[in-house]
This record gives sequence, structure tokens and C-alpha cells, in this order.
Amino acid sequence: MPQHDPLREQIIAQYDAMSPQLQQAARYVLEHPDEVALVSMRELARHAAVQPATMTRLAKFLGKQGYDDIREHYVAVLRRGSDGFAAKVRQLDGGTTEAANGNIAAQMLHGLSAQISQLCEPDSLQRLEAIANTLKSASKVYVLGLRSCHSVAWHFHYVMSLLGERSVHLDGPAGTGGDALVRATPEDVMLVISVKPYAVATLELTQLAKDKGLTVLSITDSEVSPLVGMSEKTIFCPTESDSFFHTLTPALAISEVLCTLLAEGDRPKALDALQRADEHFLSLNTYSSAIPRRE
Amino acid sequence: MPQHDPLREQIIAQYDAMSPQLQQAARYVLEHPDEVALVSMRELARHAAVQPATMTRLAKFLGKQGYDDIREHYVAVLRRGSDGFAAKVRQLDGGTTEAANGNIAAQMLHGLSAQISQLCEPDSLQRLEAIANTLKSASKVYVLGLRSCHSVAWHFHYVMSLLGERSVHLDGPAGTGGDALVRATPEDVMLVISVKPYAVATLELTQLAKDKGLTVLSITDSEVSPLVGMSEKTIFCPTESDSFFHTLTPALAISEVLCTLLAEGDRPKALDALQRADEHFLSLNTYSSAIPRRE
DNA sequence: ACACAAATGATTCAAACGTTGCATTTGTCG
DNA sequence: CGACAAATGCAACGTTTGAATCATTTGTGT
Repeated sequence: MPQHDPLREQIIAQYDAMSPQLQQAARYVLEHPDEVALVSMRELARHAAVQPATMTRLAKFLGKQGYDDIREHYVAVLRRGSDGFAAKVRQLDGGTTEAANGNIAAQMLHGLSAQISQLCEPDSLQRLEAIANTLKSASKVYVLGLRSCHSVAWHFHYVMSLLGERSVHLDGPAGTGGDALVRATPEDVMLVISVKPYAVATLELTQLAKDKGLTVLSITDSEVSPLVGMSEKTIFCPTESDSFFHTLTPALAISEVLCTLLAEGDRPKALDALQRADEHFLSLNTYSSAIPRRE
Repeated sequence: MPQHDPLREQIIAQYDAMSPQLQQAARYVLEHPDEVALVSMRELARHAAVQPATMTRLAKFLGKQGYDDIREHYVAVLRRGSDGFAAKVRQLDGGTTEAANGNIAAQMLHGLSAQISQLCEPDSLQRLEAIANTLKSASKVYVLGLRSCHSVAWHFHYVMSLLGERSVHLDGPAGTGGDALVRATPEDVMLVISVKPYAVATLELTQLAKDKGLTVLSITDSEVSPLVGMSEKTIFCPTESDSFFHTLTPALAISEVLCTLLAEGDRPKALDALQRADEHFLSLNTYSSAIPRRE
């Protein structure tokens, strides 16, 4: 991480004065400085979803003579960075264990990173795949996650709804959360998220869904979770944390992966749904500026 | 210094079998691996005092299809080296890059893991600390996160409420989300979470809070996010993902770390609050007490 | 000294590069 | 609504790239 990057700061300083396209280009440059040095301008523009000419215009806008000035700068940055590479690695390497000891935040972040890494095990991947496939064939997906798991459940539902999937979030004010289940049929699937301690309401609603013939899938924290016995398929998320409470970050990661697998199953449809959503939000002025979609 | 560089070792192994010109080219490549990635072949040849064609011949001699194969390799090496922790994580996991290729889920999980790792940078840790300190001294914390950021906002609020902190979630049915701000005072703090595309309502409420004299803290995705200008302190969360949509997993990780730092600031109080919560839930039968064992 | 094959240099080519000017769209003011 | 300027997309340009081809040199065995 370069501490003083004058060009970077210049871009940030002039960002607000840029046109939307220039902003998009500038933003990509800010977020991927290495790429600037390593790939051609056209490819960079492609990745930033911007016209090649826009990169040139960005350079001019910044007072440079051409794009090469920008590239040269980031080449220099990268050169400098890789010089002290050995030292850097040594520092990171040695620092990891010791430095983290005195630092709760770093320690925790490392733990989370490792936990998510662990989800790459073949067993987990297989479970993810299986659950995604079941979700794919569902006529409707009821999503249930109460208390701490609300965040995961809601996020899954939100993304699914953007993708145009028939997702129903089992939640609502005044204890009406489970009401939507009255219309559920055996063609539907329920995705339930729950970690210890398991909310009674979650278990009750899950049992009800199972009784109604729904296929129950679950994201939960242990082989001995009560959900395991109620579910057709299960994926396990680590929840242990250095802090007082459980972490739901791995569970959220899982739900995002599931969304991706679902979307990836039918790319055209997903893209279409996203575009429709874009237009909807655009006409409602929901978001502050143009919404550039990534390819 | 690259740990395992197969191409480098191949060059060394075959060095003796090369013609003088090839050796000269090979030697320059070995001694300036970065240059290979950063300059054109012709320029590299110029520096190595060798014909451009010799570089192509070197590639063929090494069994590659063309010079680009060599360049790509050193680009990959440089890419890996330049982003510190992420590189290390990837490295620890061995054949990550290859293994993940055919598998969207694994690829995505690795990306998330690396992104969270990146948050261990000193700059991020410092920002986390600063924000936690401000939150600590707040009389009340208003939490705002709309649309996709709802999950993060809600989770933060939920944990805070368990910890007995005075947290107010700015959300509610029928568009009443911002109403709670009427009672806000300059002693209060607002924590706002928003990533691109930024919801108009979020920006408006944030501005309102700022106008009322609240200290605004934000979790957002870029130096050029509109929130940066409105916030006293900011922490940045990566959101890029292999999928169609942004990831909020790093943002959630950040919010969990903030919660932990806050709780850690006064352990006894946190423990006390948690116990009180436990008793509350016990008397309400919120959670299923026994974990039914399965055989 | 000669012949011959390997190595090297020079030349050429198609593709991709960064840049530019022009047409079109977009947003805004009169 | 029309007009104007800014912003953006598009197509063409001249240049440079990496690779292929051919000519020349070099080194070696007889």
C-alpha cells in the first residue's frame, strides 16, 4: 500500500467534477491501480465497462498529456512496491501471528478470512451445489431467518428478488411473519437460516413447512443443529469468533454464493431481471446516480 | 522474492542448453522479472541488448507458444505480490488459482476471504479503531442502512442492542424510517452504511443528521463515495465480486468487528448486558433450550 | 579451405494499441 | 418546445506490438 500517491489523491480531489463516465473510469482506476500498469488501456476500459476513449479523456481531464502518463505513474508505483517485496512478505508473515495478538480487530478479521476459506472444502462446495440445484427447481422459495439470522435471510431474499426469482421472505410486523406459508405447496422450497441459540419460532415454522410437504434446506452452524433433522439438505457455516457473540459473516458469504450459483444457472434471465430492476429504480429515482452494471 | 516460480526454475534448468543470445535474454529475464510484466517485449529486448526476435525464440525454446506466455506468467507473479495479505492467503491455500477456475463457488469464497484479509491493513485497522472510539463516546447511535445495506445495518443494531448499547435502527414500515431522528441531538452519532449505487434516501437522511449536528460515521465502498464528504470518519469495504451483484460480506465483517471493539472496550458491562439478555429470552422462551441430539 | 547447420540479424506482416475527430445522445436553459 | 452545450458512443487513423520469414553470419567437422 503506497502511503503517498499524489495521482490517486488528485483523482479523488477532482472526482466530483467529473462526468459520470469519467467517474466510472476513475473509480476503476482507483480500485485497481495494479491493472493500470499491467494491462492495456483497451482491456482496462473493457473491465471498467467504459469506452477506450474515456480513459484518454480521463488523462486529459487530469491535466496529463495522454493515458501513458497515468500508466507510467502506476508502473512506477508497482515497481517501487515490488522492490521491497521480500521485506514486505517478511513483515506480513512475521506480523501475522504476533501483531494480531495485540490487536483484536486484525485477529478477528484473520479468523473470518480463514473461516470463509474453509468453506472451499470439497464437502462444503458439494453441499452448496446441491442446495443451489434444489433452489433452482423450486417453484417458490420461502426464506426464514429470525433474530441474528435476519440479516442473512433478508439479504438472500433481497438479491433473489432483484434476480426476479420467486422469493418470499417469512417476516413481518406484528408476528405475521409465518402467514405467507398458508399458500405454500410441496413444489415450494424453504430456506431456513439459524444458528445457536436456535429461535423456537424458527423451528416451529420449519416444522410446519416440512409438514406441508415443502423441501427444507438450511444454513446452520453444526451437524447437531436441530435443523439438520428437519432439512433435506444442509450447509454448515462456522460461527465461532474471538468476540462475545457468534459471527454471521460466513453465513452471509454462503448466502451470496448461493445467489450467485442460482443466477449463474441462467445468466440471460438474471441479466434481464437485473436490467428490469435497474429501469424500475431509475424511474423511481431510488439511487443517486446512474447505475453502471458490470459485464 | 517469489517462493515457487516454476518458470524461473525452468529457465535456470534449461539455461545451459541455450545459445549465447538466448542466454543473454534469459539472464535478463531472470534478473528483472518485473520488467517482463511492465514493459513491451521490444523494450525488454532493448534493455537486454538483444533482438526482439530473440525473446520470441526464448519463449519457443521454453516450450511456450509465444512471448505472451512468459509475460502473462510474470504479470501473475506481480499481481500476486502486490496485494500483500490476499496473496498470502491464496498462497497458503496452495493451488487456489487453478483449483478455483472451474468452480464459481470456490472462486467466490476465495475472493471474499482475500477481501476480508485486506482489511487487516494498517490504514483499515486505524479507521476501525477511530470509528469504534467515536461510537464508544456516543450518547446514542442511529444506524442507517437501506436496501442492500439493510442486512449490515440491522445486524449491527441487533448486536448493539444485545450489548445494552443505546442503538436506534433507522428503519420502519410505511416510510417512517427516519422519524427517530427527530429526537437526535449533537451528542448522538449516526452510523450509515451504503455502497454503490447509493440510495437517495440514505444520502438525504445522512445530510439531515449532519445538519442536526450529529457526528456521522460511515461504512462505504470507495474514497469517492458521496458519503465520504458527509462523514467525520469512514471505513472502506470492498464490494467487488465475481457475481452479478456486489458483495456485502466484507461490510458485515466490518460491522462485527466494530461491535467487538465496542464490547471489548468495557468487558464487564458487555458481559452483564448479555447475561441480562439471556435471562430475558429464557423467560420468554425465545430460544430452544435443549439441542436435540441426533444419533 | 570448404561445406553445412545452427545461430543471429534484418525485414515484413497482421493485430492490437492509444488517440482523434465526428455523429449522436443527453440534459438544461431560454 | 426548441436550442444549445456537454457528454458520450463510434469509427477511423497512424503507431507500435509480437510473430513469422528470409538473409546473413558464425562456428564446427572434415
